[in-house]
Amino acid sequence: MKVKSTSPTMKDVAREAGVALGTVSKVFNGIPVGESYRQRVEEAAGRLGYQVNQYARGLKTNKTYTAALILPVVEHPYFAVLAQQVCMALRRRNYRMLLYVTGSDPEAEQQCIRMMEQHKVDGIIGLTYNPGLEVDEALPFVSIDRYFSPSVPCVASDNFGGGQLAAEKLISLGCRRMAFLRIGSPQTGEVDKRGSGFEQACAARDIPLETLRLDDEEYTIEDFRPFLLEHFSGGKRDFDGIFCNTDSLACHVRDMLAEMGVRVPEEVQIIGFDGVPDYLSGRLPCSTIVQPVAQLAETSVNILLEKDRTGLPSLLCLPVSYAAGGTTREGEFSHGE
Amino acid sequence: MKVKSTSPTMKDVAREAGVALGTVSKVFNGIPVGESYRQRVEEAAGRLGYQVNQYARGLKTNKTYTAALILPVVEHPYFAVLAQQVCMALRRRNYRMLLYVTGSDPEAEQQCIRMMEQHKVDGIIGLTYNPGLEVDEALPFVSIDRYFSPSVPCVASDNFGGGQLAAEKLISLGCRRMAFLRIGSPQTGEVDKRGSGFEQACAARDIPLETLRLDDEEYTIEDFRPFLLEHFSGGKRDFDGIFCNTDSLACHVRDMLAEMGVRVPEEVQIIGFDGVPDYLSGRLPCSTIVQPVAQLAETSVNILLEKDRTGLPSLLCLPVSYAAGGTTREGEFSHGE
DNA sequence: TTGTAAGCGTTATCAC
DNA sequence: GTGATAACGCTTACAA
Repeated sequence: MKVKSTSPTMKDVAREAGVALGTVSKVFNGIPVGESYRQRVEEAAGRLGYQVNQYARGLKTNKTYTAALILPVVEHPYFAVLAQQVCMALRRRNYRMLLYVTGSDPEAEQQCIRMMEQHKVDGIIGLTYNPGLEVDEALPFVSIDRYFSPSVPCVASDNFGGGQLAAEKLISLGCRRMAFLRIGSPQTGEVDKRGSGFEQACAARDIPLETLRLDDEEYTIEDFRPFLLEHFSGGKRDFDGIFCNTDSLACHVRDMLAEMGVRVPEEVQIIGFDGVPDYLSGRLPCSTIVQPVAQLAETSVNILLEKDRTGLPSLLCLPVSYAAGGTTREGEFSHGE
Repeated sequence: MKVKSTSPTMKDVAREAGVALGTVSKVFNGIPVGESYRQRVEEAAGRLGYQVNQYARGLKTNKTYTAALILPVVEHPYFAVLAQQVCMALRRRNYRMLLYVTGSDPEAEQQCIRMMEQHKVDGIIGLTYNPGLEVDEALPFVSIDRYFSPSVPCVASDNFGGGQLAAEKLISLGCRRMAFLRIGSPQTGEVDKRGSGFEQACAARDIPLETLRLDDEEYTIEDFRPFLLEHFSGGKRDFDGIFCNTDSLACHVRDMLAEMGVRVPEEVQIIGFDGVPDYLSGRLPCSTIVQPVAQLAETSVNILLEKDRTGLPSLLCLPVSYAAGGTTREGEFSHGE
């Protein structure tokens, strides 16, 4: 005779309460049932320490109340806060979050998706780089920062607007000779619009602009050094305003310039993109266009969980804002020129 | 007549392949089966795009290949890298990770556990603060940084040793008047041993030591300011070595001292604890005792997934190391005194 | 209203 | 080696 070491089931509760199995189920699903029955069931359940087996329930209902979040990495502050916000947004809707970290590996991304399909998650929020990602049409998917096709909703920051905003800011801070620096995935995504917006705004104001775009598969941040040397060595100051496509790049550029004896923000002002404050100090790493991460998360979750999946937007851009963080000359313009 | 919009099942594959249901199951479980059968099954599965329903499988096998990670927050760099490392360690073992962020709320923590139990995760790794946390004895649980009882394994950094190491470092760097600053949960946990280790080492070397411990429920980092003012105002330099229980605190102390005109590391050297480099710059925020986060994660996962749960350690401490990060005077000792 | 029974997609135990 | 068949814990018609 085996001792039943497994947790109590509805059957146990039914026996303990002296009612039918179906009645127990009804109690736990809020389906009306005689008050005396309800009492007995609840008491029995309490006595046994019964908890619904969501796993079994899911098998029947085809709902697991679980969503997956696929991220290239979670150590990066932007992704860390994104993960946390998504987690919280999901929990508000009574969902659990399965987190996957792919290292931007297209193979891993696809594998992930397969696993999620097998685990019957109710939906996937993905920040992925695999251009040919295959995902079951029936499984709700929302993409962050990468547009796939009209049928898969993409939510992103207003990257284009952010680029424009950066240009306007730099211009209003007195910059007249611009550079745009970009490093990132060779895969072109929503985030590339940052550069487009910046270019557009510079062109509109007749501001000269030089641009350098590097793929992070071939190059590292160090590879910007020759460019900077070319334009800043020997007292040269070819640019007085630089827009970088991420805060990370902005910080490194600032440091490289400092090494070369260029003073930031006195001689050159720099704006980055992301706007996630350093968690330890609470300070922004640099002047920046800040992404509305919480809204990004909330919106993604809303779209993911939307029941009516017919009229979903194919691209939804959320407004960004500007924040000074030490690499621009706020309030000192008058000293400047 | 309803169209079957749901994904294909084993039954479908069996029909398509013209074999029995059991045979299909065997193929997908690597149980020997006639070669011709295997072929037909695999072809049929491919044709139908069949994928195992892990959810149904779990119901039967009582294994979900899912583990939960419970964290107070994931925005903090230390937790972010911990989450990522756990995620990766889990994946190496073919497990998925359910992430929960509790905001250190004891209520939320307990709720989490309940949900995880209902979702039939195979185990939980928890970094929690609720002292009376209840978790099903049958569900593997490993605690990080908090000791519960001999029956629940706790993995942590060697906090005591780290405290000692900090003291030794500061002493060897010339410090002779120490302070220990600590802010954190009123709940005492493994991390409090950092202070004990530091105290022990100072006492052993007859180094005078002053201590200030603040609960983060009542106080903020700002509340260290009066203490610092008392000891550093008006040219006073009561301490020349400060150990802080986190890097975050160390950074803030450094900044507050700077505001007061105290030069770090020239006049005062500071060591923190955690050692997670800033992701954007790759630099350590300060000189620090670095926790072996990857090993912490790997070890936790190993213990969690250990089949033989009889001889598990009740506390497992992993070695820490020291790393200079700008708030100490490495290699300049000779100039110092 | 309450109880009964047929699945949900698997796995596992048997006879064949 | 293969193929019915009975679970796993739950939901949900449907019958009582």
